[in-house]
Amino acid sequence: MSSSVEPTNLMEAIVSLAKRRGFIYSSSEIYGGFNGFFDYGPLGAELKKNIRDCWWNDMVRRREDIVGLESSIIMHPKVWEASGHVAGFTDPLVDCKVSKMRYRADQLFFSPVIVDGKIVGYVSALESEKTTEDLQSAAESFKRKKALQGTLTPVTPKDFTEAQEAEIALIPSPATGEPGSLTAPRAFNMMFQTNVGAMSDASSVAYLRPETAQGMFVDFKNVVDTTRVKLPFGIAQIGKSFRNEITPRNFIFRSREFEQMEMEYFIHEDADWAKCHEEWIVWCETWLKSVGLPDSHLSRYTHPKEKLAFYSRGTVDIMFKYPFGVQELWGIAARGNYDLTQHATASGKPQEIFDETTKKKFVPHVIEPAVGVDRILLAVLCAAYAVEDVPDEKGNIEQRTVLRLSPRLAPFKVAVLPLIKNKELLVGRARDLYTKLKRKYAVFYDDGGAIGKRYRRQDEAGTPWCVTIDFDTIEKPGDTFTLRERDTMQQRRITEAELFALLDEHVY
RNA sequence: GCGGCUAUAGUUUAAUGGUAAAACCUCUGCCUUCCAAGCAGGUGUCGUCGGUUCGAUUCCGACUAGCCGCUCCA
Repeated sequence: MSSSVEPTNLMEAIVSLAKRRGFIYSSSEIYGGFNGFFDYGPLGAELKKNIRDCWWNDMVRRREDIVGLESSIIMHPKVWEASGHVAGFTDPLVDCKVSKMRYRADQLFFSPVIVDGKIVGYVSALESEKTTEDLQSAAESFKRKKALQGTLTPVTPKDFTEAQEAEIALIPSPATGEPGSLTAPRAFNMMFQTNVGAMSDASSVAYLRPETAQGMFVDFKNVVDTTRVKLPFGIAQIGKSFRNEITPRNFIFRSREFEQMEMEYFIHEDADWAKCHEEWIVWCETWLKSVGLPDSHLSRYTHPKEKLAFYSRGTVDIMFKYPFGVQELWGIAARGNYDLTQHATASGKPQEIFDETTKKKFVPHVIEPAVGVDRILLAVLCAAYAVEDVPDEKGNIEQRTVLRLSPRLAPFKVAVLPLIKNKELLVGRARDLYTKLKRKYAVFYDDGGAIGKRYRRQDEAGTPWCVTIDFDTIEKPGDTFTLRERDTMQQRRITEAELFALLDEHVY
């Protein structure tokens, strides 16, 4: 039924629809746009709000063990020193001037080639399961090529961030195999800086938060002391974060200003963190399916142990199959007690909980599910977008573009349409119904053009239902309307009470 | 940031060294008894800045933005 669309064309079609129907515009468009920033139009704002509301309701309001928080975007600069972002939120990058390839310095390995105890040259290799073997065989062929005699010392892999200045000129580029083309690693901190107060000097530097998580850690004691929470419990937050990405890419997938939904779930230091971690992964997967992402597009990626940050015990990403590839959607990290410990040390304020049974104090450990609102929104749009071949009354095939958004997320839940607009009674009843529905739901009223055109317009906006006030409504007993379903295009008659019941069931 | 390609109406695309065209969308009016009907109208600083030229949307350069790759991640 759905016609197959090429991935890049599919992405272009979605971007085009998003613009045309008022979901997403590029930021500052009249000034030529601004790379990495986007605006959400009337429909996009509704869709995004619905994603936030669904998450907040399911994560906070419908649970007994999680409370909400809204911390400030600009926090004390010491927060980011303690969290490690000032020193560590960087990507050391190395360029090969000849091949124009770019490498992350910590993923590029090298070793001196030592023959009879003397360094005779260098070899390099990219990170893989067999980096050491690659380096070893490179060293052996190096020795062979130079026709050197003597004993080859086994290679000692070091990553490029450890390379001495003198060594950099001697290390061959993995692309060319020749030395002399690699640059020294350049650090690039992804935090946006600003100045607070009237003076703009070093003492006034502050950062736009690169993640919302630190707000939960910094306010941990406040929440514990003021809200009677007991372990295990979580603190959740939705808010904007900012990262000065080198290359924003793939529409809203990677942007410089984005919105996160994060939750820090604090558990006893002796609790079974692995079990808790798995439970949260399952929770997140279930949630994604509940907002309409198909199982077939979801997968898991478990970060290999050796690539984990030193404080992390395990990280699993829930991946989504976007048109441009399988990419990260939701990261669920077991962070141990690293963050609270860091803030306790940096602030001098203990971040501990008292265990009534053991009579001992301890720093709780944490499981962190972190997801981007914009990424969910993009995934939802991609999953919902479909172009169908539909026969018209003469049997000719024409195309119908439809967004199969879940009723929970759809910007408008229902459109109210008088069958024709030059009959006072139809319009009057339609306006009356519209006014009633509007008190509780996002509803759209449309009386322009032929009825079929209005149905299709709503299909593109993702509205799950249309109700049409027709002549049966005003002439026959029962006060019923035509209910037209977006996905099946089927129609049935429905009363006002039944319509409210239908919405109440599907929109929550 | 580096390399390649690109930029014309809200969208998708034409044409042209002499101030631009179509379809769809949108808006107004008429009409319309269930799947993008019809009729009549309305809506456009060729991404920005500079250069060549009598004259640039067209040729050249820079900038900005987009796509693809390197890279990154919520």
